[in-house]
Amino acid sequence: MFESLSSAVIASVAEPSATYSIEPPQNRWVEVLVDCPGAQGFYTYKLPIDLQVQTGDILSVPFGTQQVGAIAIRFLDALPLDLDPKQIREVEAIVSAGFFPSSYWSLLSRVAHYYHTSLMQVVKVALPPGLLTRSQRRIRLQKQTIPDAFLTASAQQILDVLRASKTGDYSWQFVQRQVQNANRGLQELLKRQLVESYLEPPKTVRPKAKQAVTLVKTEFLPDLTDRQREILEMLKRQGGETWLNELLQMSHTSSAMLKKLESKGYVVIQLREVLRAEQGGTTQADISRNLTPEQADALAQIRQQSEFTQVLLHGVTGSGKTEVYLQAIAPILECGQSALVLVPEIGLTPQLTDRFRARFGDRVCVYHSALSEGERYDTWRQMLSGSPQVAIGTRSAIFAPLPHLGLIVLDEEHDSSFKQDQPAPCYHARTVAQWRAELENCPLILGSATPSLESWVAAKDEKREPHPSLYLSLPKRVYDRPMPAIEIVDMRQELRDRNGSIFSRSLQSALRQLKERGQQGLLFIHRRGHSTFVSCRSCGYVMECPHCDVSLSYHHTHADAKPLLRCHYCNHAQSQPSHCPACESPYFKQFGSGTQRVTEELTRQFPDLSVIRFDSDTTRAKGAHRSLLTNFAQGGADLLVGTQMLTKGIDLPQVTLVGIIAADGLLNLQDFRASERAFQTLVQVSGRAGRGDELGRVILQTYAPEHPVIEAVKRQAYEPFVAAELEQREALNYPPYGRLILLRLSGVNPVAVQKAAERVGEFLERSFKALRSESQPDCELLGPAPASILRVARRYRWQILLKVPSQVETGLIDWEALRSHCGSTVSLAIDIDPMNLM
DNA sequence: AGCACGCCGACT
DNA sequence: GTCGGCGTGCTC
Repeated sequence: MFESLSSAVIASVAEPSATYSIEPPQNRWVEVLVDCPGAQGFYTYKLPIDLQVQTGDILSVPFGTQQVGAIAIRFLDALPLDLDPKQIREVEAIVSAGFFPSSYWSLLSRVAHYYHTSLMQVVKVALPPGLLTRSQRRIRLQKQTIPDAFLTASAQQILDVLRASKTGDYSWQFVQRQVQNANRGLQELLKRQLVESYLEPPKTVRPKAKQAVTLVKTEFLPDLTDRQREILEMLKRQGGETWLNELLQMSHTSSAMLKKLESKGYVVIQLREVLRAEQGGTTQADISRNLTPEQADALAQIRQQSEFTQVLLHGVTGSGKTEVYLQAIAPILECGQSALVLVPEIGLTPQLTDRFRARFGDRVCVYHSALSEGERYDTWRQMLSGSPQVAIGTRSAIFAPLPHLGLIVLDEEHDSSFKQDQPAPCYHARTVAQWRAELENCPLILGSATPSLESWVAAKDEKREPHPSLYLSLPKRVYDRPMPAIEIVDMRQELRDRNGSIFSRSLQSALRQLKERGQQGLLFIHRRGHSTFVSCRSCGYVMECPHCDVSLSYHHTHADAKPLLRCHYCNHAQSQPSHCPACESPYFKQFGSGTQRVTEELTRQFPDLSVIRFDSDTTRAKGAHRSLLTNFAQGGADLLVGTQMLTKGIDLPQVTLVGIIAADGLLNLQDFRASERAFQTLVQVSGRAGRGDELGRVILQTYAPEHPVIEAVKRQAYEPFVAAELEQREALNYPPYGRLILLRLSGVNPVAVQKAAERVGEFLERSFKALRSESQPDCELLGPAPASILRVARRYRWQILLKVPSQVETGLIDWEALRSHCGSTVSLAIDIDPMNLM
């Protein structure tokens, strides 16, 4: 049974520090976890005498025909009886030693168990990429000039492919994609010795080393030439030490010259490890700011916590949550511990990282998936070092290997990007953070202006077991700044009054005033997928993605670039035809109000206003977020026009006006969390206004002003909104009262996927019946149903939603048996506590 | 993931 | 009869 298997795994790895420190001199075998899908459980390997392996080390082992990554779990004194000694192979090499802090295994096992994935998959999201590597089969041309004898078509094609490259060397995987029936052709070529096939050993990420030159003799004796003396003086001015390549460049000399100086005993040249860490912009040092009474009170309560407590810091936009984090972290560092800060998307929050760097200097490291492999590797090692530091990162940074954690902060905890929904494990960083804080026995701060209902309920539950929770509120902005006034504009009325523009009269006049008063504004547009489709005005034909059941979105980055149609689901791109493919009509244009259309409309109606577009098109390049924001902050434009990105972490005091073009797209999504999300987004965007000395103003345009979400946003009334929302959730057994599990099935064959979904559905009905007879509370099955977008990237998708009362032990369901109902052509993703039901 | 093995349909 | 498709199962 699955349950017993997974608990065995947990039991075997849950004793971390004990096994970690034990030297294994007499243990001659090691059990490892192998990085190979479908290879569950442990595999036993012989340890070479000269290899000092410790548990937790990352290894390279032979597995089948290849070399794969593996992790040493435990040592054995004797071989299990059921293993034939002849089968046992030797560990090839240690790839990396000591990469896991001691408390780690229990955390990873808990994640694997809760999210129903293998431990190896969890290890892979936790570790920096590139450490678990496998060998690669490659083929290359033999150098001989025998003319080709008769060859089959596939063999000939392989030769052609290889000869087309300079090196005559390709990965076998690549060749297989290029040539039909490649296997047969390869056999033929190997037999005739026209090509050879070899395994390339795994290449792993290593510390980067660089030559450094160090001055070791400060007294310059007469045995030096003038030129040599000059170079030494230069080195001295650099503080007696610099990189070899920099010194060469500075002094226009050769490495032979430096070798000479080394032989004379003046300098030492040695390899030194360099950190490929991302460097922040130059920032001025920052000191603690004065706190409002509310901030001071919250800080005092946080500082009292020395053990695991879940703290909800509910502070309105502009109430100074970041300052509370900073001052909560400072004493943690002072006593030699580290802190972990999670943010939704690091690219969007350069301001936050800058502020941390300004306060804590180089004790801050940033970890997220946009870093290169090398940067992630180095940052990981730096975190492992154990020196007190602050790690700031996105979702996966919850696995940052900080050994002495004193505090975890999740900023904007309501944000859905903390939930991973693509590859397993579909974990929520907030949930993992709770476990981690519990294991490290340190406080966890969840910060938000619009807390998720989950965190709200947890914080308000004073009897929460087994650990206390704490609710802290910052109801006012800093410096007594008022909350912005929110004006709701009924766009139906605008139309009745003959205003056909996308800007209401109110917004128009506000935009006009902007320039006069020398202030800045934000325009928020909710745009996702279909709102910028391209269609024919004669016959109504809509351009759709050839691989997915969605319309293509229109993208136009620069005025001189060719417009592009792109699929937001599979990233397929194509150029826009000039005529309708269905009826040849030339009236074939884009529809909807994307950022771009709004920008165009702005320049038409307000030629004086300068605009910066801030969306996925204009921020694609590395560092584009930062440069666009900096430009705007320095007054480079009057208006920033953008999508969701505007809601996150933008703190610009000059912004007085926030315009929300159409809130309606947010309100009408088919998801039980639609209202919660719409409320959060609208409150967050509104909160960008009036963060400086000038009063802020928000103009919210909608076609449904009477919608409860709009009403709640207008009154900035979080609590009544949440109370009403919770009532509905409770009645329907939705989170935070009941748990959800989403099963997503997909495959290339639509019939196979549907059949599999039906089989899984029937299996679950039977399982639920069995649970009921064990007097467990009732579970509910919704579906199977086709996903709202049936086809994505040529795969058909069906889904099944399970509503499970929180007391039900989901381990009682046989998930492995469930998986077996899918067959080999249909893949199944188990999403525990899904955030995205589409 | 690869790579065997083994079982069926379309050909010399 | 064999060649060549790809479903199934194993790798310490």
